[in-house]
Amino acid sequence: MVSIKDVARYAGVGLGTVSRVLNDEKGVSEETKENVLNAIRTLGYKRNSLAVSFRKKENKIVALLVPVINHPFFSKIAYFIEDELDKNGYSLLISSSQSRQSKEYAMIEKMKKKDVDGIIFITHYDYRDEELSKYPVVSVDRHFDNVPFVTSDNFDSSVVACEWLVHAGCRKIAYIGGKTLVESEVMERERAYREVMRKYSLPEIVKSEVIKHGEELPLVEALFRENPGMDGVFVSGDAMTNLIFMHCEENNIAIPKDLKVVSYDGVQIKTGELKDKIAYVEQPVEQLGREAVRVLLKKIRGEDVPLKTVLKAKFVHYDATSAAENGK
Amino acid sequence: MVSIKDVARYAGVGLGTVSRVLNDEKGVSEETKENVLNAIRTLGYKRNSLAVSFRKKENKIVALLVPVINHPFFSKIAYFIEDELDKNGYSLLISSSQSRQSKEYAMIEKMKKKDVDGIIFITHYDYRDEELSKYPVVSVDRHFDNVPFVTSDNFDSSVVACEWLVHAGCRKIAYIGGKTLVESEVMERERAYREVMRKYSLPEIVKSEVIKHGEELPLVEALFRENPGMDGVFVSGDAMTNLIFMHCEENNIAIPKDLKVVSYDGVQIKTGELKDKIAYVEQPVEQLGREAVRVLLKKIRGEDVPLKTVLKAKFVHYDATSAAENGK
DNA sequence: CTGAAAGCGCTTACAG
DNA sequence: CTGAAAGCGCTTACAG
Repeated sequence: MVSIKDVARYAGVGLGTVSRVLNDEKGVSEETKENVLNAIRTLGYKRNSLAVSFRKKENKIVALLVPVINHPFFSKIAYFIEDELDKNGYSLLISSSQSRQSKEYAMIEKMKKKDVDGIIFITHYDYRDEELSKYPVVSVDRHFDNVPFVTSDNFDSSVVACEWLVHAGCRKIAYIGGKTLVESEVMERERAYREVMRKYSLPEIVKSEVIKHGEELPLVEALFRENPGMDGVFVSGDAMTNLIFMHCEENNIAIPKDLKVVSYDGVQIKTGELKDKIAYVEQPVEQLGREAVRVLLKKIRGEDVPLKTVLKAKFVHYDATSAAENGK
Repeated sequence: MVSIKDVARYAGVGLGTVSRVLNDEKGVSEETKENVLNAIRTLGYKRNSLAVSFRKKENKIVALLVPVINHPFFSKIAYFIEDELDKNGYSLLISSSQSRQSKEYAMIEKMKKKDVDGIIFITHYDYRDEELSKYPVVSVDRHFDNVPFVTSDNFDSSVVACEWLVHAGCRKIAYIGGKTLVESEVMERERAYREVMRKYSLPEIVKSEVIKHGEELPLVEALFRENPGMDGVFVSGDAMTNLIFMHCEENNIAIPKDLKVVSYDGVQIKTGELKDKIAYVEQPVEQLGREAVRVLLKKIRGEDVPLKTVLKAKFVHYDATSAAENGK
């Protein structure tokens, strides 16, 4: 393999000069630069990035920590995160931590050792680590340990969604969603739900537990079993929404006639066949992903970043008035 | 940061000895080993993997190249690939190449430069590269350039699926699926379809074009527009199947009464609400992923690997007899 | 079984 | 603007 040494010899310059050209540093005369570039070309020199990483203590790799990559929201945001990183010369390492909790901790160790330059968390990370915020980490939709995070306006959007259910004529509205172990922006959805129910003096029916992705079914079944006559439901997450669709099909519950559904996510829903029959809060997934990357890269460069970045979500719904009529 | 040097000094041994202990090489007396281990512990030494990668020219990173990660089949197989790699001490880099074709080529360059130790392809890779098979690469469901690949038995399973449609009473059966640019095992599905149609003297209706993921809709619409009276369809890929469901809903085509659907993939279908109304070939996704990793790691270690690894797919269907009755 | 030394391919002060 | 040299933290023959 041809190294920087060979290039220097061929061009008749010092090692440092070649390095400077390679790194596009200023302070190299146009002439020698051309000379070096020419040597690089004729010799077919390829920079050894392993050596560069070693010296610079940076890998140009960012890790994404999700519970499971095999999930519509996570894989979609992963797509945009990777794209944004790629544009900035970084690669994306993905780790699904649900299979083994220790993977989160292991990844943090890797970051501290500079094996990865930074981490984007979309997990229920639960290790207390006061100094974590000093490292290049950013979190999506959850906040912990003073780590900067980006999120959609969970509370406000949820209020809109729940009010819509009320105006559509629902009187027995439930909330269902997975619970996170740490303070999470996702919990704002439940808080908004409760607030709206209280405002309209409607009963608060909450089905919310700490569960793993892929294990939502029992919760959904319990919801229906325990709440006959339920006419509206605010669902946190598409995975659960799809299970609700299944349940309704099997039990001849007509959507939206018997039950009105509002889903928070709208990632998978869009291509589903019930698209005109449910309403949903659509997360700005692409923006969330790209913004998370931007914040992280800033932190990697040592720049200041805001603790909280909030992006607007969009409420998508069918005609509430006719829905109310149908519902009666 | 405490280095191997500090450990050596503290333990009163040479650098090489510490290195040998770290790498668990034999030829170190139990006594000095304990001594070194103790020094490592008290000094809190952490191995600098960037330095190790640099010296050994291996990164313990494998790249996965998919068209888009945001797709049920790809993200599911990615999950298992990551899990299997993790078990073997490797991390997973994911790159969605559909956003920019050059990303595939760039990743191959990275592999050749040892930035990643190997690549798993699940793409329509189309760069001719005769010597690619000399590198640690493996492909899933596509074969090219003598690169080893793992796949499910596309042809046999598709024959079973198509015959089932015939026995269920369908007489105007179509095939629809994306076309790949290179020889792909996926194309075997179409070949099997054609063979079965010929066997039963049924018309061959094929809707197959080179399209991007996410752009399947026009193809689906054309299929229905051009083939009124179609009573059966063999679909390659769940993304398209879901679009067919949508179309049927919107146009009041009852599944399976008016149209019988068999989908090849069965990844997303399982949780859908039509689960008892369509049949599908279920790919052994987990095994495909894990096997791809095993083959790749063997190649990385320089061992011989088979060019082709075939795994059995499963045909899942409802009662074809009653289906035939309903269909008439 | 173990130590001293060379070297991997870069970057980075330091002089000039 | 540019070169010579030191050094990053390891691994790997080479001696012994």
